[in-house]
Amino acid sequence: MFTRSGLHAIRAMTVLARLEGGAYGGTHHIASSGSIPPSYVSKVLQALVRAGLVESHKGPGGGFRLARPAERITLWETVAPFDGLSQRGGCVLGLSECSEKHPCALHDDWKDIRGKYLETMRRTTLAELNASSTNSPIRDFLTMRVGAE
Amino acid sequence: MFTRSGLHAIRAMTVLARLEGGAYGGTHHIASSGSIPPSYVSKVLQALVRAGLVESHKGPGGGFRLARPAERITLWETVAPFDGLSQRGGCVLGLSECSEKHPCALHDDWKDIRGKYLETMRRTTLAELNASSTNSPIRDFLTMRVGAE
DNA sequence: ACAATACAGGACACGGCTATCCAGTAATAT
DNA sequence: ATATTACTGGATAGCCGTGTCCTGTATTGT
Repeated sequence: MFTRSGLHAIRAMTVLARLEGGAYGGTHHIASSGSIPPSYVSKVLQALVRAGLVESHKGPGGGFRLARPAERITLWETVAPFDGLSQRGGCVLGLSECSEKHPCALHDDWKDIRGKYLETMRRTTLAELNASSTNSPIRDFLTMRVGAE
Repeated sequence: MFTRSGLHAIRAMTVLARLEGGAYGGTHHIASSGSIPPSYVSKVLQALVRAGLVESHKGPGGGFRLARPAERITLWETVAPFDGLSQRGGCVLGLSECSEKHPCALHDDWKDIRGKYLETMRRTTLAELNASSTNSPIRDFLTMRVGAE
């Protein structure tokens, strides 16, 4: 459902969410803690900076940190810069003419499915992702390669 | 949500579903009636043949026809050969360790969303897609280019 | 047999996502 | 000032999905 970059972004953001006191995390730390390809992590973070979710700082002691508290950053915002395709609305069947008054055969079913998806994405915050207990899979997720899926 | 090939497959199958008396439809007819790139339609149909949903016949008067009545072919089966990625199960976050006993933070929400999606895909048949009234968008869908989306 | 029809399938081009690598630039500490 | 640290951004390569084109092969009708 998510692109690889989207998953990388979630991992990177949860890593940053665990930093305390406005400290910056460098690309090396984010890559290893989040199991993101080291030479790709900067691309992901640059996109998150452009999206206004992350602040960057150059020089020694610099790196990246969340632009807002983890409680106020949603999953939706995190994957938005990467999942442009799957996130845009419109008819499931690609019908430009499909609307409430002119519904396609799947319109109502899809409206329901998409609504639930959006609701979950917009409700879940980075803080909630990190709140899982130490032994839960979400903890493993943070230190797992994406490849397996 | 669907890949382009998946949409092409739905279009092609609804065209075939409108043929009567076990007649074969050729690639030219399917391409123009379904607004599928003429030189790509054979690829889509070959995949549907391999999936056992469509029968092919060579020579004059040959072409393609549904292997089963349209009432017994689901949307799920139709897009399955093309949407391998989005259709596979597993954790949304790519967690191999995620399970009922070890749920990730999104496990229950995702189970709900995916369940609704699967239910719709497995319930809706080609016959239902074609059953829409003449003026409904689903009619336009059959003669519309995919590009716009 | 022969010619025409029409699917089967391989070769190839193109674009986007993923990923790698390297030069440039800003900030820190000495 | 200078060297070091570390983000910024461009160039590049591989893969996959999409799409085009061409040859081969099976079927039909004469």
